[in-house]
Amino acid sequence: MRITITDVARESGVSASTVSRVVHDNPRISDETKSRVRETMERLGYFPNALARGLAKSSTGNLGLILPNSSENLFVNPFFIEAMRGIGVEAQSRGYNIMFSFSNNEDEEVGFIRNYIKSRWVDGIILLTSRKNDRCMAYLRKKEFPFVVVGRPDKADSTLWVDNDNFHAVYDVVNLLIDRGSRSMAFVGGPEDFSVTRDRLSGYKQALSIRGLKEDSGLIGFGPDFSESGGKATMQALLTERRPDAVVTTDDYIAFGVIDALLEVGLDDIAVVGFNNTLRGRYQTPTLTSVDVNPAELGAGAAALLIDKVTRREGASDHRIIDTVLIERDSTSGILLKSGRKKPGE
Amino acid sequence: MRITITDVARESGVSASTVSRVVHDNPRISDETKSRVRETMERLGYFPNALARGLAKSSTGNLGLILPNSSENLFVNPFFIEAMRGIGVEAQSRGYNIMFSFSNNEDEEVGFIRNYIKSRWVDGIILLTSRKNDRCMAYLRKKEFPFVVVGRPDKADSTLWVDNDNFHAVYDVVNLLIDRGSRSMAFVGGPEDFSVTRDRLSGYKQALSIRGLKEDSGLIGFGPDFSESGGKATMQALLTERRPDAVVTTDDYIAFGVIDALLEVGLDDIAVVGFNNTLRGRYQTPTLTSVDVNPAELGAGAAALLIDKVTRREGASDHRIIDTVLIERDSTSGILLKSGRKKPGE
DNA sequence: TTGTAAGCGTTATCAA
DNA sequence: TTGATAACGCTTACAA
Repeated sequence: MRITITDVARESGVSASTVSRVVHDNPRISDETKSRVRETMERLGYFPNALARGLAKSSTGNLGLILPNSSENLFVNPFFIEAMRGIGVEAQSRGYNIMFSFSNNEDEEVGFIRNYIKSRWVDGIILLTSRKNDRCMAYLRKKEFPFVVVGRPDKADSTLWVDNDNFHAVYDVVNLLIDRGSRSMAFVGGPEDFSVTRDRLSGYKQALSIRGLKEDSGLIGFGPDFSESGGKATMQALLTERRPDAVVTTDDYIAFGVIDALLEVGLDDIAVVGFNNTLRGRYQTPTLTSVDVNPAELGAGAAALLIDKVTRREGASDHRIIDTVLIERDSTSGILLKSGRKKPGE
Repeated sequence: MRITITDVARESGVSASTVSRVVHDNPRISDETKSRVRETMERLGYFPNALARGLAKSSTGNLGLILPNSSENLFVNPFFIEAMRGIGVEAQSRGYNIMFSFSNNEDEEVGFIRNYIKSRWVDGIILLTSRKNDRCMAYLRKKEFPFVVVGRPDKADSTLWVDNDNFHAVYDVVNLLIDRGSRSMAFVGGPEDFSVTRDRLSGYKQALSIRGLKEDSGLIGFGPDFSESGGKATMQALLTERRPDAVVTTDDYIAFGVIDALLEVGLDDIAVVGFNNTLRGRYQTPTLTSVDVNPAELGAGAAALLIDKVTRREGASDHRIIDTVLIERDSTSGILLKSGRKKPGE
């Protein structure tokens, strides 16, 4: 038989409400009673039933995690498991559970969200990608249900979000490449309607301008997605008109495609930079210089923000910026070599 | 205001219990009533409260997933995210939710399990690794709580499990290498007390014996873990006594270490085989031949078995074997080249 | 400082 | 075929 609050109450000669108050450490219960009740709880091995509690308080202590449509790329990318870990660890440390679901498309995502909300399983929802005109966000806003998104939303009013400073990350990369001798740098991004693409493009443009280099739209390209093939095609198109000495991309997979395109026309001394510090970038030849976006911190930040919100913490802020780290590897050593400097190690 | 079952009852002129029966499609409710109630539910946007339902039925429709102590290796390994996806998709398709937690050590794992069980959040638990004398399993058995483990448990009595046929997988690998000309094949495994290590070792021995090759304990080594450094050290020790022409390992990371050790002494034509088909193996040089253990299927199988169990399905079996796939790449082309055959592509 | 009692939204048992 | 009614286990006014 399971031990309920009533058992504890009877056994320690108080009412169920008193036991409930002891469990919540209500200050209006005498220390004497508290210790007596606690002793009984201990002895009986009492543990509150989360469902009953949730029903009574209409809040569960669970958060729902929506993983995006599983284009293969995503699961090959350590970003997601790392972000999940960050979310999980933060949630656990604050007594929250995480429920997750994998979806194949936006419809399914909305379906899961709907289900989470209406069945009352969760107190809040974490979205792991920020798209433009995201139907998930639209739905959540309509329902006025607490949620947080990883990636800056296009319409940020009162929306919780966590992101890197993408502008600055690229700004720094571009400056570094200029320091290393680049004079004709290309930018190959993912789809232009992702805020992450636009933010990174701004960093690129701003840095060029500050350093007195002319912006050249012929050196700027956007792929149809974040894939290798997309990156390759975009680079090939770009190469028909220009010969850059460096390429900044917005994703390692795009960078892999870019490198492919470069090698195919015999260009093996162009600096290339990716994003997300993928495992493949670490081991393929040449190893790829990449910006680590710190996915675990992004996840943890998202969970923290959302929990603050659903617990109505005072002074809870509405967003958080996570630092990036530039990891230099061989793919940016080409220019270095030409300018006579030492090739950096890993 | 939330719509409850009572609202629907009042609105359609029946009792709450009738509505409940309609929701569960109870055959003893007239079609006429059913359609009328359904219409009201639709109109009002009724959705059952999962907490209330769980409380009344004492079952939740949730499963708990325990991710093992996060030695870095694990998250670099696509195994886990793929297994999670398999679990998630299977669970979703059967109306179950998954809660997960990340733990740093066995104590924490047991703590999470305890919490899941006692708080009654979940109906069953999925363990993502099978260790010998696992305290999680011991605890779950003691509590008689439904669970399934990915990996064959050492004590299988009435325990649900899903695994590959590790014996056969290695048996096939060894046969292939012998066909390709190997006459002195080493085995480098992880810790010997993992059933996966022992099963794979048996496959190795059996295949050698069938093909008339002598088993040589000097060619067999076990690392302290599943890491690259462990694999390297083990191989180095082995190399002081023997010069194999092929090495079968039980993990890609072990294989990476083995290759390192081989290259350091100038051996670049030894065939090496790994397990888990990691991304790194696909892109490093040389690309690594590896056995894909099909983690998504392992996960899906685990979820299916557990759900069958908690729903008391008739004829539910207690284990499931998932096929492996051998993926040949460059690391097994050395012997091939020597024997004059064509080097296989990716 | 503590107890009583109503309520959270379902399901299940027993009657009708 | 349907309805009352009592659980399920906890929280929270409101009283005392």
